[in-house]
Amino acid sequence: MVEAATRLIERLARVLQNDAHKHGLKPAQWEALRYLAAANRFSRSPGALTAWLGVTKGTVSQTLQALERKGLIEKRPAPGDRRGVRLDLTEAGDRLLADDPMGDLDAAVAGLPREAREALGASLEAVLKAMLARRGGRPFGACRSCMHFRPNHDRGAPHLCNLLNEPLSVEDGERICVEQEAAA
Amino acid sequence: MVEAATRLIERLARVLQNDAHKHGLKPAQWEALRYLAAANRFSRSPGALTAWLGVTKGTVSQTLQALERKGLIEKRPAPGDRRGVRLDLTEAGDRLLADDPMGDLDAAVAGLPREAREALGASLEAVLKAMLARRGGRPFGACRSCMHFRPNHDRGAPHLCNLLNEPLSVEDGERICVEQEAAA
DNA sequence: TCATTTGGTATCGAGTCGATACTTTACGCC
DNA sequence: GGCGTAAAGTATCGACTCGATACCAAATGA
Repeated sequence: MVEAATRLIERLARVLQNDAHKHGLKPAQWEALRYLAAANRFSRSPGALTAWLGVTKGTVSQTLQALERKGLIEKRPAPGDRRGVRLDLTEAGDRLLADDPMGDLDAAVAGLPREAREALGASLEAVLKAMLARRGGRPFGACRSCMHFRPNHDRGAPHLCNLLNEPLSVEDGERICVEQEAAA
Repeated sequence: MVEAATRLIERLARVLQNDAHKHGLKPAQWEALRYLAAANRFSRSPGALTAWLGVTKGTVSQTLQALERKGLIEKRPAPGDRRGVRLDLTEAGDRLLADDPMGDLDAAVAGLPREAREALGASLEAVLKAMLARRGGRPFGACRSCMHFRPNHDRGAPHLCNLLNEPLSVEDGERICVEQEAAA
């Protein structure tokens, strides 16, 4: 037999994918847009997006071309590596995200009582971690919760990334990072 | 700000979709296969699958053609309606389902403590119900929990469907039904 | 009986996705 | 410095999804 929760997750995933056709975008395009809005500057690259989505880089390249054609993102050379590309949302991309179809899910989740919401988060985190471990995917947590994060570093910038040796703003600390490695 | 659980569901959905490329099938094909394995005989039609997946009937028609080409399902005329098609898994389809990539999710869910698992199910059910209500999707519950379900009817068959006036086996009662309408 | 609804299929265009091949740049090691 | 290899992206192919539209045949019903 199959766990009831398993079936529910499966069905919910399908419903979500159906909703993700708003405004003429595809599910994968919405996911890319959301990622770019939430990732820090070291992680707004095709490569990082590839790892986040878990698809091949060829696929990501095409999705990014589609988003660029629609004027929702911009590509520019990455500072410090002439092979790389730095991705940024345009104004239009930012505006479109206000109508993210995922907002409906968020509203539904917000409708749960507080303890249920917290328990849901904890259980989902455990399940996701197990799934990622099984396949060797990166966790992609917030910069702030990373072992390379040095808070209150106080040398011109609030914080510091000890891996890349880069200054971090307070806002940076909240963003998603490809390099994130859970603190001990 | 966005609920933590919302981000987790979003990510989990993506991971699941990535896993669903096993054995050369596509995510949609696995979903169709699973549905056909779990649906009762009144619900194993292209139309019911269309409602379940929430896509257009043209899309479903193509997915079913792909599954038929691969020898995983069979189409036969529906009894009682010469327009309709009755879908059934073949032996090969049944065997393939034993290696359902969704099994990994189920294992992860099964790894949770019992209360967490139950709380997870309850919360997800509430969220899913809210999402379906917003868009007018069918609930698709188990036959047994339907307002048309008449248990222990004892006229040659264990139970009865009062809507279609059809006898139901014990096993039928556990299966998914398109017509399901939650009991009062 | 005849219009309408219902169950499915056919076809088109845009996009996803894995696979493979390719280009350019970076990097490690003598 | 030079060379081989790794890494970041792009290009292209084929199978498939998906919405949209058009279509056909059987059921329904006024």
